[in-house]
Amino acid sequence: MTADAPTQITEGPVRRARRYDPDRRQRLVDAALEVVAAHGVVGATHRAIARAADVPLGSTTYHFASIDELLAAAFTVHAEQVAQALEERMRAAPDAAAALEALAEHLSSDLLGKDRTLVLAVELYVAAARRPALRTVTQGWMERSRRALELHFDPVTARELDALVEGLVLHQFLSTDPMTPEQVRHALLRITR
Amino acid sequence: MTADAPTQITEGPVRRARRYDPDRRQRLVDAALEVVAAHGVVGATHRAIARAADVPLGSTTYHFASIDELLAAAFTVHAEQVAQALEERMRAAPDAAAALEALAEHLSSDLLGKDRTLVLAVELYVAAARRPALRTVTQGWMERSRRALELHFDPVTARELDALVEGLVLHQFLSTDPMTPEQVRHALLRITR
Amino acid sequence: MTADAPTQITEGPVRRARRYDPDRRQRLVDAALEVVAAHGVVGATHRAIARAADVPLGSTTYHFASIDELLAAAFTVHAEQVAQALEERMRAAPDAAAALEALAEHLSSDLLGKDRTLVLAVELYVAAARRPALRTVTQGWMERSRRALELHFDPVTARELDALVEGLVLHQFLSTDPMTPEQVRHALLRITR
Amino acid sequence: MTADAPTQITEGPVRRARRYDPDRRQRLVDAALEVVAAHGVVGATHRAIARAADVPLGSTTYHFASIDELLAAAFTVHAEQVAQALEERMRAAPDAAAALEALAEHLSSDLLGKDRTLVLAVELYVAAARRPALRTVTQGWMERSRRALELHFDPVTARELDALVEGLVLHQFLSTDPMTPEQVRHALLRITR
DNA sequence: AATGAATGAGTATTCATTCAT
DNA sequence: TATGAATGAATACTCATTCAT
Repeated sequence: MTADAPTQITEGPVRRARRYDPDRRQRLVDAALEVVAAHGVVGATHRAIARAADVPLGSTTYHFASIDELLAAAFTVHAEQVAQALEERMRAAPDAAAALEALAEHLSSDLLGKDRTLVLAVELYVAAARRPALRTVTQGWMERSRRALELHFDPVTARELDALVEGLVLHQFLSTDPMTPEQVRHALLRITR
Repeated sequence: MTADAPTQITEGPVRRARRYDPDRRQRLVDAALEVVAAHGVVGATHRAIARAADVPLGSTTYHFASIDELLAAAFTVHAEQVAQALEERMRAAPDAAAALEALAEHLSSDLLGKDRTLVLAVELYVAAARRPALRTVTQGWMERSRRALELHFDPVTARELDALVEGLVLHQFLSTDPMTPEQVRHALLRITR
Repeated sequence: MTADAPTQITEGPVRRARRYDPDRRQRLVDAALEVVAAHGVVGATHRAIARAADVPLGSTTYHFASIDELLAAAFTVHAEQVAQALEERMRAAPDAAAALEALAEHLSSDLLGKDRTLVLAVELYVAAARRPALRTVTQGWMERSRRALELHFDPVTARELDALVEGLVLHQFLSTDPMTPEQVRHALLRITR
Repeated sequence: MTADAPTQITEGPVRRARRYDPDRRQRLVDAALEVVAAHGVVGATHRAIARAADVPLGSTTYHFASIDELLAAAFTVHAEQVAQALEERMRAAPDAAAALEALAEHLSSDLLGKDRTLVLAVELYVAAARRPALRTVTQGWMERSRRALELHFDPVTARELDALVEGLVLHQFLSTDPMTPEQVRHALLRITR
């Protein structure tokens, strides 16, 4: 038995042993996303995130100077995953028509289809409204999405598609009667033709 | 009179005399909208609203059972004003082409043009995400907007326009490089033709 | 149409017409007891009582100078009803043996049997602990009960019976496994023999 | 250093330096009991307890998730002390007669004799009426007392004694004319013989 | 380097009582 | 006489952040 796994001799509060824990930072980021998805940015407190990451409270402020910094890190990870998914779809599309289909698929599968992703997107939109640290994230995401769309569409169209995508996300989120994938596809087609 | 019952000789903290104050309730609603526009829903606390309305703290909870009820009342007022503006524009339009122009004008002038309105719309979107009391408001608004658009467009188009409008609002809000009225008009035209 | 029954012409908050209402005071007292029985003394607020009595809020402070005064009036009514029930049972008993049976019956039927009465008794005990206005009530009740018991028992026994009765009430209230009427009777018998 | 970063030259409000303070939790429990004894459960607010323990307000909610949890912890400590005192007396008694005397002594010395203990007992009875978190404490206490009495008495008698004890405590508390130890002893004797 | 305790500012909400009408 | 609005003090609780260990 090594010192890393101390035995619990006397009773008392359980003392989690985690002396060597290299990717704790990453674990905090993941946990933050989970908490935001479940309880919104307002529910993303140090305590809640620490609990979700199974990490001591002090650890959150040790690795991130402020809660905004932690949220920015978390949303950056999320935005990059989504942006990358879109980029891959765009790169794989042989022409504009295929790209349009790929975008519809991206929306339906990556954004709207998964509650988690949908919620995270909207939470990010909202939070960015008031937190400068998050504006950087939304702007980077927007920029990257636009670049990906410009692989197949002219800048004006790319921008309009991007706005429509955001609108559809919001719509899906707020509506009691969400659009079907086919309706989503139809809306996108209209913009491009 | 003994020392035990001190007389109030010098004036103390300012004592606002305002026992009779009809339409204080309305003033609270207005103040709530101002506070939300300025500091977001997260900044819309009882204290901030009471200060903005120049009423004592207890007055806010006297007139509204909870902060959500107050916010719902405030957003309802706002949503009704915007919805009514759209309805009037739609009713005044002689045909679909004119309606489209009127919608573009609505977006540019009523929604995107005024910072306050833009901010309030986005704050409402966001807040509704987590507060059931506000979902009613967004749904009512969405419904009413769609009905107005259906005066000139078929339901599918009306819905797509509505989603695009929401996307454009969000886009405008988050973007560093907002669309011009002409660009907005162009996007709307594409959906309908 | 007389002025006493105003018609509701314009819409607005419902305006209950109750200009002539002689026993409103009594209604408040009854309502206070109901509220205490249902929500405890801590739940007996002006608002709650006014609502239960279907009387305007201001009416509670108009008829009673303070909430303690209202509670005292209410508990007095209650205590007098219970004390009178005991007196009647004692007066009807021909001898000590019958009195004992009557006391057991009083306990089981009047005090322990009805949730409402049991709760009110305990709430009164508790509230009297800290509110001088209510001490008068408990002391009067205790005194009167003792006098009634002394119709058949010597003062020492009367007092012991009274204490046991209080203990049994409390016991019944706190216990998960309350005594049966037979067990109650057995306990009382022991004191007297 | 510029005027923008003002130095703190004069001392301001007293700044208690007590960052390291083990057994603060215990101190809070003790303080809670003192406050309850002095001002009742209704007076046992976070503020009052924090003041009594000489700790900042936030400390109370750091150590106890709710006021009920704090009260439960405090009453548990108290109940265990009293129950243990009774157990010791019962274990030390050679026979039932001696046990009876020991119980009388317990009542007169431990329960009724000390104002603090008497008040705490009654406050607990009362508070348990409405707070589930405290029911556990009263039930545990009741159970333990009964077990102790059953060392010398049959279950029926033990229960009756227990009820009488509670009644005597309440009686003592509410009465203007409390029983003497001799009277208490007399009442207990009657139950057992 | 890591952490649990500490804390002060703030939050929504309650409520007895006052008072203009 | 009666009342609904008004209000200030208080309550339980939250939480980002600091800091002694």
